[in-house]
Amino acid sequence: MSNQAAELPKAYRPSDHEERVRGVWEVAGAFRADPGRVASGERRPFAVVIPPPNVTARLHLGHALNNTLQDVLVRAHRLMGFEALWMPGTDHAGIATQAVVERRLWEEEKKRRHDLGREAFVERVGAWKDDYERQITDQLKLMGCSCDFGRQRFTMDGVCARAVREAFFRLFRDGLIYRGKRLVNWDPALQTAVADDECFEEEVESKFYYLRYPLVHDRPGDAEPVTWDELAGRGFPGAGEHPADQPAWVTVATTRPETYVADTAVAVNPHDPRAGALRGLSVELPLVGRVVPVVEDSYVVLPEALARTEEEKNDPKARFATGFLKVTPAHDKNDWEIGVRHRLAVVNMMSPDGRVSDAHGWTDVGDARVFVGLTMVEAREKVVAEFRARGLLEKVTPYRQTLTYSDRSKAVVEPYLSDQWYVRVTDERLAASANRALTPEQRGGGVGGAGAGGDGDGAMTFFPARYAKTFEQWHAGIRDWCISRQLWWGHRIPVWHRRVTIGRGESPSAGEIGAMGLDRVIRGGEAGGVVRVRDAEGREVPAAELLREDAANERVFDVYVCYDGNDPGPERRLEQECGFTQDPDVLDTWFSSALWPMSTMGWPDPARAASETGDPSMAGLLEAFNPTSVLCTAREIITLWVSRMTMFNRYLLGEDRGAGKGAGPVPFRHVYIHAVVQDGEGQKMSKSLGNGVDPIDIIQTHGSDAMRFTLCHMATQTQDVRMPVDILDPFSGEAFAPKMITNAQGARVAAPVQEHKGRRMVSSYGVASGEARPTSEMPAAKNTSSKFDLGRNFANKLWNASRFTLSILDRGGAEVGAGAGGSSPGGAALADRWMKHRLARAAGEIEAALSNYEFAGYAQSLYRVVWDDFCDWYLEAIKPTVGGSAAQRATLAASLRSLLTLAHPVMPFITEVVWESLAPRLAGLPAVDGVRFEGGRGDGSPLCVSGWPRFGAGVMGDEAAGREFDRVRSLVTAVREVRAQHGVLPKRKITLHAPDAGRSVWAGKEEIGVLIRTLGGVETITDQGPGGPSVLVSFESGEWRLSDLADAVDAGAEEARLRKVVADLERSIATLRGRLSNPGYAERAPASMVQQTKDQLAKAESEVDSARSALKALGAG
RNA sequence: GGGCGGGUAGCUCAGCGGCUAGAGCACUCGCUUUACACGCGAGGGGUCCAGGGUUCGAAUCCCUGCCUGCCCA
Repeated sequence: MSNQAAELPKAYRPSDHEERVRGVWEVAGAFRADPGRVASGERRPFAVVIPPPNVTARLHLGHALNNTLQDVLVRAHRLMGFEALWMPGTDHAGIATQAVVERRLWEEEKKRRHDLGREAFVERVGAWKDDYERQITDQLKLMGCSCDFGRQRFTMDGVCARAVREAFFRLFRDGLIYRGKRLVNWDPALQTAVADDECFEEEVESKFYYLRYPLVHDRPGDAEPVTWDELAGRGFPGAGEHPADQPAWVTVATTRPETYVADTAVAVNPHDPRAGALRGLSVELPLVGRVVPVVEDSYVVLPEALARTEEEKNDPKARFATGFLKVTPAHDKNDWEIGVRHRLAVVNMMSPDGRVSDAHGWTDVGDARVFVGLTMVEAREKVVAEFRARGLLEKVTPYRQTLTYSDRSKAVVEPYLSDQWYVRVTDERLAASANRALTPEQRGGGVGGAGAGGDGDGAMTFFPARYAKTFEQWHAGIRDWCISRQLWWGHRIPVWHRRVTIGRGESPSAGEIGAMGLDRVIRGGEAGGVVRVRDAEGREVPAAELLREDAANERVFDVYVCYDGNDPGPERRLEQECGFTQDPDVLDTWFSSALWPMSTMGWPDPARAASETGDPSMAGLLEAFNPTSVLCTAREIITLWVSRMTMFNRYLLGEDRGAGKGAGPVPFRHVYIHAVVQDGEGQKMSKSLGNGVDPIDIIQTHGSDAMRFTLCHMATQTQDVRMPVDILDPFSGEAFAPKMITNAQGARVAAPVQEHKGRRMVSSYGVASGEARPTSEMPAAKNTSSKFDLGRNFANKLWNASRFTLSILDRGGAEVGAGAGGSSPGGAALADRWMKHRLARAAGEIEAALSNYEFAGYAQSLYRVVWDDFCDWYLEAIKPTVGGSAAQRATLAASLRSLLTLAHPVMPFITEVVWESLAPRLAGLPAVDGVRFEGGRGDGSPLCVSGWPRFGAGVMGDEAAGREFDRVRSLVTAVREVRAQHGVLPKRKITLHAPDAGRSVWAGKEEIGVLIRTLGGVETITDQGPGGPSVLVSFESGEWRLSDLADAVDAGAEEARLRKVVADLERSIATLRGRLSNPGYAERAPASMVQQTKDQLAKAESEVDSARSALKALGAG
């Protein structure tokens, strides 16, 4: 391999190197984490589990950000000598993936999943998963992610599946998983319950229907109508206006009249003046004939006319309200709550496919049979018609209503009563345990957790800290977690069920229960199984009830059996011999994700996982790396995932490690919440808006390092990342800002057809919305963002600085004595001391930024030290001397190595490439005082494991070098200012006149003089006054002047320049004087502050004097 | 409805008690200065959302209002 710097091309071309560098890392096994080195105490662990991307689709820019930040942390810690584990993997994403595959199946084959059958369909989804898992892994590799790819897991693979079985079993055994009837969001199209986060809301034009319900006395066997006369007698306001002998009614307002058949009450606000008169009365539902009570509940909105406060009056519903609310507990969340409060009956009137049905918990159908079989929409019309026909429809008014839709099917979601499995997360050992995990400083309510410093209570910290509040409040108001999903793709719920009737000779008898093998389980003799029993009313009863032989009555039970899954035998027997069936549902995806920091490391049985995967090191993973170091994720994930991982880790590992259930280790010590990537309009990037940028496109055009650096640079603590999206012209390859329009939904999007340089193309929005079809003349254009130029330019800068450095190292040169190479105190050249000082400072800033998860701060510090310090000043400063000084070349090399290392976490490819050339050249150079690299894996290592720069106290504390070099920089800047203002060409040889003996001695010192001449483009520095025309250099006090700027000084330019200098100085003098003349300032401000102000004023006054006299000398002052 | 952010240069953002308020991009001027035009040097550009308060001193802390985004109900 030739490392001749001359052969490196002028510009950094990422595609020339990235693939090869990935190979270098792989061959070196650089990302392989060894739990043995942790167990032996050789290295400290640093572990991160990837938030597993969904196998639904390829990675987007949000993933790119998320994974870049993780990689920065992992690579930095690996460089620092930690045993770094980054656990990769993917998530099966139940509903999302199933929906994608179902849609494709329909589009391509016009088949539904039922046409294939469960097994064949799951196979299809599995094939999809294989495809996307591979693509995602490839993408991660292209991004340079240093995951331990050999350990890749999938939430449904064998290792993870065992964890799911074990977790479910333990929670079921401990009574923390139960079956409950609850209202769920029901998607009638997919016929499944969907989670809140799988829904979206939309406002639609709707109507309020006003239905009259006849008031009755609920007499056993008969309902006696209430007349208006009687109502008037009870003090019902306005009752007297109705015919006295006619039946009275109340009017309910509803947007869903079709559900009236499932009403089980009418509610009135207790503050409503009519409430008292209705107390004890009922209403009779027309057609159905059901008599339901009038109840009082303050949830009911008072009509506008009765509102007591402004707030009540302003309730948008007040305008539509009648004060009477039909209560349908089975079909409305709020009604469900009212039903719970008043112990109301629950009637379900809908079948799973969204039709009116009397087969799902509705027995008193009566004349309402006319509605059965209709869809909900048809039923609404029919109900309205029937009420109208009976004179019971008072009116209909238009109303804008918010409806909830299913994300996947776009169907209107129905609140639906259904049997579901729940995790009792409200248990103290789960939700409360999660909150106890918070570090005491981040806990609200003055509840200081003890035990900080350990792995359990108080061991978890959020960055930024404010998110701890989100976490804590979530658990304070948490509700039990519905974990069953009516899907085929996922972990099948490991519960076997059979309804048994016991007694009166029915089968099975208690003896037969014994024959099933369940008696031992029930009696606790078989540890691997648990039986739960519910009676006909759904109440849980002791399982031993099944074994009672002497039952006098026939008893019906639902029997649920769960095994730990270690032996499939008993389950098979239940199915094949005992008539049990496995629950058809699957678990919520988050159930398996919640186990991720455990399951990926082999829990519950690492040794078994090790033998099954053929990877012996798996046996030690869990012990070495859980708790992990940090979880990097986005805001909304706090409630969905962080919470659940915390609860499960603490509960399950708590049991294993003897700390107690719920008192176990936290899954991660730190939780870092990062920003969300938005488009230039502050909208979420989404497929349908066509405003997404594909990370792989950016890697192709700008390189992986450039993308990573840019994302890192944007990752600030408070702001979401706003990224204006440009369009990549497929003809010219140039990026341009698209013409934007507002679409029908009110989103700002790129116009479907774009024009650039006279050619037309289709934007991503055009393609996504179908509003424009790409053709060969008018092709589709990809999205990009000019933001990424920042990273590309920076990578190129680092590349060229490296090229230049390498060429200097190759040229070498004869020693040219002390001279500029080393004439300062301590023997080292000023520029070298300064550069090391800056490096030490930058390394300190970077370490601090990373330990606080301030990624933008890291990127900025890096950018400054590379570009400003190293390139603009150091490299320029040493040009004349470095050829003659091996010591300076050594410092140069050590500086570049430091920069490569500091940059490596965010720009792994380019730094590794340069390192290949730099490393062999280090051997022949002298040691550099105060700079060493620690934590590396020795000579010949790739950069990614070559150690981290550490600077000695002498370098860190070398403030003198900082001050002196800064003085040179000030003078040089002043000289350059004059040159620019006077249009002096770079090659023009100019002369700097130092003002007096003292300063000329400074500027005349060999080393300083070289710097000033080199950096300022000065030919000669002299303490002689100018013989010919000259101009003032504004530097400290005294007459620094420049001559030989031109054949004649441009008096006009000089006057303009000086006037500006004077004006600027006068402004600052006014500010400083004002501050000093404030009497409170001198008295109360710190003395050093006051002195600093005085010094600044003196300096400014001195400089303004020089400038004024120069103006006067020009004849203009 | 509850909670959490943000409003600083044309754009994207730093700064979060004291430098004459900064960076990158964009803009202006000059430059084939042999590492880099994905560059070098110089420059223009800001009543730091509005109003009140605390302070010797506020972009920065507190209060109120306006606008805007997100999370949870």
